[in-house]
Amino acid sequence: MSDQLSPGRPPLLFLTDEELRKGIEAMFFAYRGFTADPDRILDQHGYGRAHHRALHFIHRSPGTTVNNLLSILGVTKQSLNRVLRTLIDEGLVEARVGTRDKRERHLFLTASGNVLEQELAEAQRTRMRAAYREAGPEAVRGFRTVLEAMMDPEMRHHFGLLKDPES
Amino acid sequence: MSDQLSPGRPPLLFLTDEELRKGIEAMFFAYRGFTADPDRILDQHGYGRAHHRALHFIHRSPGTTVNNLLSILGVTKQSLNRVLRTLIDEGLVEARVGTRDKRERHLFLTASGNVLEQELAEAQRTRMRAAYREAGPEAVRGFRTVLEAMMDPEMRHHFGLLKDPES
DNA sequence: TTGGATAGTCAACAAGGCTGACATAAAACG
DNA sequence: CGTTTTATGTCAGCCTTGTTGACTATCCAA
Repeated sequence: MSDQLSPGRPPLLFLTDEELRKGIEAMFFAYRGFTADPDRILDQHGYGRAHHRALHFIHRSPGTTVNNLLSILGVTKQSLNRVLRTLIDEGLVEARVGTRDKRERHLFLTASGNVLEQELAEAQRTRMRAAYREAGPEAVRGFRTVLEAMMDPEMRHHFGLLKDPES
Repeated sequence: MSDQLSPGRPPLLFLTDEELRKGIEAMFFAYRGFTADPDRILDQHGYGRAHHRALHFIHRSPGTTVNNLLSILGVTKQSLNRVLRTLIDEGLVEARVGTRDKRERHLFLTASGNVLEQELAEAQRTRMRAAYREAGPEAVRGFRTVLEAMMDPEMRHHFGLLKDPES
């Protein structure tokens, strides 16, 4: 469909449809590995991936608002609310009414929320660490570079640059 | 939890928890981008990601059996069957009863199945191509190296080495 | 030839997406 | 001050795609 061989210029063999197909499948299989370990832990606790995502980003940005989380996760408020509700009801997350703007809820992990988040994060880090170590620092730089180029621009904005808690 | 600074040896700064966290979030955001374009197309046709995966791997290995597809996709046969059923009923996939073993169904894309598969694949390749081009060949090598190291060993086996059709 | 393994199908349930409608409270604005 | 907008929550209902369990058809080996 779109292989290109530009005469005179470098052949760009890494852009052939076949190479792209391998990249696509690599993403698919790797993502499965990436989520496999947390999935097992979540299952034991009766949670799902959606809970993991919420715990992760609340841990990363304590005090973040529901709206902020929504735009990071890219789901509807109804969908997030269901997950957040169980996490709050079961005491893993605390939602404090904003002091400046009382419409907002600022989200924090409780002690037990932190325990689970750490368990999940450490499982995921362990796999990532093994992969990084095996691949080496140069490959890791390339990995990050390609991933960032693959994000939607809006997500690239969220990446590494999150809104902070209540001032 | 596990940052390491080994005195005398290189500092391994790419293995700090903070670097690992960035890698984890990069995977999350990039995977969203990776699936965004096909998702839009699938939506127009009334299909989901599961249909895309089936079309992709049947395209890649024409004549593959349901069982083979099962082990690649890592879902239950009941889950795959539902998706396969709609694709067969709507004429995108053909299932031929095996000649040697009549229990087996060998799967092929029909003409219209091929059309949709190509549309999906081209959309995904376009994003991947842009990311590859932006990142450059060396980064792409690193990307692939880390992804392969992140897969479960069994998936690494499926990757680049698929079973063939009915001999 | 029969019993166990293998391939696939059907039914029913659960998680977690989605839309739409609606409620409330607070902020912002004219 | 009154109106509008914003932030959040909730109810109801739908869809996709995962799951388990039960079942049928076929093959193969004892």
